Amino acid sequence: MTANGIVHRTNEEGTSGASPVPTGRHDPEGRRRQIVLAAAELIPEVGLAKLTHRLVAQRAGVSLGATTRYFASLDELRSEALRVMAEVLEAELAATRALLEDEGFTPRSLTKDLMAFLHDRELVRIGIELVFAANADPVLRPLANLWTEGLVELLAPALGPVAARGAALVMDGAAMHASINDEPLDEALIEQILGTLMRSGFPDDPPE
Amino acid sequence: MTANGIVHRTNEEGTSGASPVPTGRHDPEGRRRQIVLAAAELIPEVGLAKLTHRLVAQRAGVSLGATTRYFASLDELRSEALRVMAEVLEAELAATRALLEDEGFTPRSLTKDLMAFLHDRELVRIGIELVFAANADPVLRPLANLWTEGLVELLAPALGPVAARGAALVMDGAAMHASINDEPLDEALIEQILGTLMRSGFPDDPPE
DNA sequence: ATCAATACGGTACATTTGTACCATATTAGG
DNA sequence: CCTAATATGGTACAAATGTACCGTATTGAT
Repeated sequence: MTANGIVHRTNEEGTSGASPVPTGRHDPEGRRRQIVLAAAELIPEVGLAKLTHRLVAQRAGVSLGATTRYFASLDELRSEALRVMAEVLEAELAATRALLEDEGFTPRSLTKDLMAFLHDRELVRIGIELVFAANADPVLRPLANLWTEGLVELLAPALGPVAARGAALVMDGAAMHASINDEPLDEALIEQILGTLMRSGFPDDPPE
Repeated sequence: MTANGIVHRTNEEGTSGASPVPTGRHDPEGRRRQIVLAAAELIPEVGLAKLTHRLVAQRAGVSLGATTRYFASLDELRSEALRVMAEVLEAELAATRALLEDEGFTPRSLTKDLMAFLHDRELVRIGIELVFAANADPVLRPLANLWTEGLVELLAPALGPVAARGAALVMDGAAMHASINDEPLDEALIEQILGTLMRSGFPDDPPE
């Protein structure tokens, strides 16, 4: 579910449409964004370690110089790309919220949503690469924490803080597993685990 | 608990004692191992991306040439270092097994052991870096899976497959969290979560 | 239409890094 | 004690990469 993939733009002169700059040339803002999007698309593919100016330039369809003028350093370009990636996860989180509010906070609905997430290689890689980045640079920790903490906040009102954290941890673990295995964990298995956590009545868990 | 830290050797001429080669020179086997250990010590510190021949040579107290002669490529050196790191985790797993068999498979004992793990920055980093490596190179996937799968195998006989997998996922998630936060999650919280999973009687879970 | 301002593309350079090499030091055997 | 074999350490080189620069093309204003 949820059409993702950062952006999916053509390689030639992306900004088409009714923008103030028609041809695509001389559009600093759009060009900068174009480069960031290329980087955000590339990181889940090749990993943070192999992200270079030249690779980004090639993917974005711009010259090497363009990738250096708009960003003080490669670190800055990386950071902005990671921010875009985090936004993708936040959008996914919003979709999850909508689905749960529609279908209810049941093990079935949560599992179904998680499985869709786990089957999307790019989304899983986005989450993992964010954790990598946060390990290499503590400044990026908030970005990496967005997904998990957002999940806890989403689930806590319905499940209570303990079950919410437990479910979030399980989902994180399942994502990590999916990132280093060809197939995600079995759906029925995950549903049983999440079901156990969600149905538990913790002493300090608010009933609703 | 468990004195870890890869090896903790001095920088000057590590191999002391009653080995066949007293001074430390002309000892290819020991020298090779010395280099691998330095790399295994370095990876959790600086991350896989910043591991270079020169950095390893400096830490091991050997020349640059030594790091290239004993390993066909940097990849090979990295792989062997990762294998050592995986062995450290396996040793930790064995310690966990011993503790659980002694104290029983209770939420309390499992949580206590997990908290000790989470408070050990190096151990946590080892686990995370192994996952990084497996993401970059599928050949290394088995190494990264050792910890989680070993945990499942350890817990399954006592808890059944579902609870075992659930607990392992929670522990993985907690490790990921610890790697990008100053403090691990609250101990009481984790114990409640693990307790819920461990006390659940799943329909298909063997009673013992 | 002309021109100043600015974005652009390609090149160049310094640094880092993986890898190969060679002279020297050290060891073991005769 | 002498010598051949081998380990060692420092150097050298090629490729990759981050970054700076410069001439050119494009744009909007006059």
